[in-house]
Amino acid sequence: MDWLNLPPLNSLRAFAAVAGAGSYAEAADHLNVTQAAVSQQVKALERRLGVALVARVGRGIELTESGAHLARDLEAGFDIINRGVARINEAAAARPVQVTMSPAFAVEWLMPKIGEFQRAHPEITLMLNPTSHVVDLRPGGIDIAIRYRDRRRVEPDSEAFLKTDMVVIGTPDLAGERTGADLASLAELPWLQELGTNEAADWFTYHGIVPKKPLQINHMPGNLIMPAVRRGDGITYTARAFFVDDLAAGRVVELASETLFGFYYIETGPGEPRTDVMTFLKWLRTKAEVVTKPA
Amino acid sequence: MDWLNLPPLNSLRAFAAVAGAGSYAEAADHLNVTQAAVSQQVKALERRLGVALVARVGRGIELTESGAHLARDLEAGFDIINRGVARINEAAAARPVQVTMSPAFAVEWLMPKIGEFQRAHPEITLMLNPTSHVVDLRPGGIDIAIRYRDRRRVEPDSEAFLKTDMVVIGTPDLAGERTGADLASLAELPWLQELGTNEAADWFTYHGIVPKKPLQINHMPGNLIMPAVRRGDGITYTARAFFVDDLAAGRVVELASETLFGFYYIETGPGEPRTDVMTFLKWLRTKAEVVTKPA
DNA sequence: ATCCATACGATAGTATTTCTAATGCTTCGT
DNA sequence: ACGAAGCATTAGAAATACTATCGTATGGAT
Repeated sequence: MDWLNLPPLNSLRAFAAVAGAGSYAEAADHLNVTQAAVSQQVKALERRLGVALVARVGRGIELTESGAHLARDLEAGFDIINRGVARINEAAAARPVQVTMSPAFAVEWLMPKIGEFQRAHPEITLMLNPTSHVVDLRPGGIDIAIRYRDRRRVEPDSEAFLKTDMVVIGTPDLAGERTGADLASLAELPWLQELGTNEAADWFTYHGIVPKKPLQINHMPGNLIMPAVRRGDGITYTARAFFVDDLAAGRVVELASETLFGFYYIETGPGEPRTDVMTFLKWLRTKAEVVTKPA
Repeated sequence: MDWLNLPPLNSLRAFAAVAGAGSYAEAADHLNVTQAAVSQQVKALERRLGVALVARVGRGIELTESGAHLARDLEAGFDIINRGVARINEAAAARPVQVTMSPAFAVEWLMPKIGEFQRAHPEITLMLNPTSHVVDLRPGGIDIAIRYRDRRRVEPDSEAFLKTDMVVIGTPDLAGERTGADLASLAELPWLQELGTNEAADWFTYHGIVPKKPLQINHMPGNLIMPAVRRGDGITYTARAFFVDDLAAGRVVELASETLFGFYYIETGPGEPRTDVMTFLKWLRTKAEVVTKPA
């Protein structure tokens, strides 16, 4: 615990690089800096130690005796440190790519497409974390979050990769002939809504409708809602993107629609993402789409 | 040689300190920085590695598994580096204090006083390098140079520790009754002068005297001049400080004098001098004096 | 011998990194 | 519930490192 008063570590590294390379110019190359920078670092180290480490000999350089000794120790030390860091990196590289998103998005949009990615990159393990919680993106934890925002709250510099109408849908059985513009009448139908959220009420409020009777809302875990809607258990408010096929086949009907109201975009943790994460991101972006009512 | 792409070394050190101390606050103490600085460094490292190293546990922290492993390696690595640096430092500390100065100054001024310093600091080895060459002050080489400047060339911010008249002196035998103002007549006496210099001629030039006959100059190594002057072999141009006693005793007489013309000052190499060097400098400054003609 | 290519040295200005100060948040003990 | 202890976050200041440029010394080629 007395290595706390070491000379500036960068100058030690610079000197070690010089010792290894045999010349300032080459060392500078390896360190991705200019020769002048290395020269200064070594000078600073010599000053700090009060000992000459490098001597000019003709056109090149040579280590002094002290310099040679120090270089040996530095090389050994940095090598050990490097091994430690390398181990961490290997472990990190093998770690699965962890993605969080809402349950609905996972089941209705991502899962149907994910097979393609896994076929293309069998070496990458994906771990999906479908939850409506907003999870922190920390190092060693979740790598990517796919977040929803409606267009009222879109942040100017965030690039959405899925823009979609938001719709209220239900089976034709349940909806009857309500497909028209009478939004208020939707308050009479049973709603399905994710536990702990309040989408239905918000939706009415947004449209300036005050239901005459209390809404009839069935709360359930997010992953159960979509099947329940298809079964005709109720109606819900969701992204058109999740029901394109069902709508086309007439299995569900659209009771209301807000054009390009929903934005899904990608958030990554701080810093440069790992290679695997980048690969997944790239793939994800190729799947970007805009979903709105067919002509 | 692949430890060149290590993460920022300072953040590695910060993390290692945290691992060793068990808390950010204490680590910060040891590193002589604020807790915030350490926190930032560790965060940066986690970001860089893409791995969580430290976890908050209640009010304190705990290392993750990765963190613990890395900490072990870092400690080992830094320890080796530290040992290397420590060896250099020990060697440097034991190195003698090396001082360069002119031969005349060494023999006439410093040597008579040096015993006192060595009695006071027997643990410090002094190495004097009396030469009229201007030696470079590099780390690992000369620590201190005592340089002469005449008052025409004194640098404004350099602090002289010895200011002295410059005089032309010789034995009474040799000089006869020439003590007066007739400087031109000094050209008839034999001069003693350091090899490779041109003091005598310069002196006449400075005083605007053009000798009628060529000067009679005897070149010799610097250390031999003063004894030769005392022996009556010739006259020379030198600092009054070197002959205060001889003048007082009448063993030599002053043939000409320039009041406070000579300045000796100290020059040290770049950077903070070593402890031993500082000790010597301090002592040297206590010997500072101004030497001029007694009233 | 002179010129040229190579490599290090010095320095001023700029860019980057690191640190501090101030403040906020969470947890735990009383 | 309150206050103390300890980590997190931020903007701005300070310190450090780097680049660009020029200068100097050396050794080989014409």
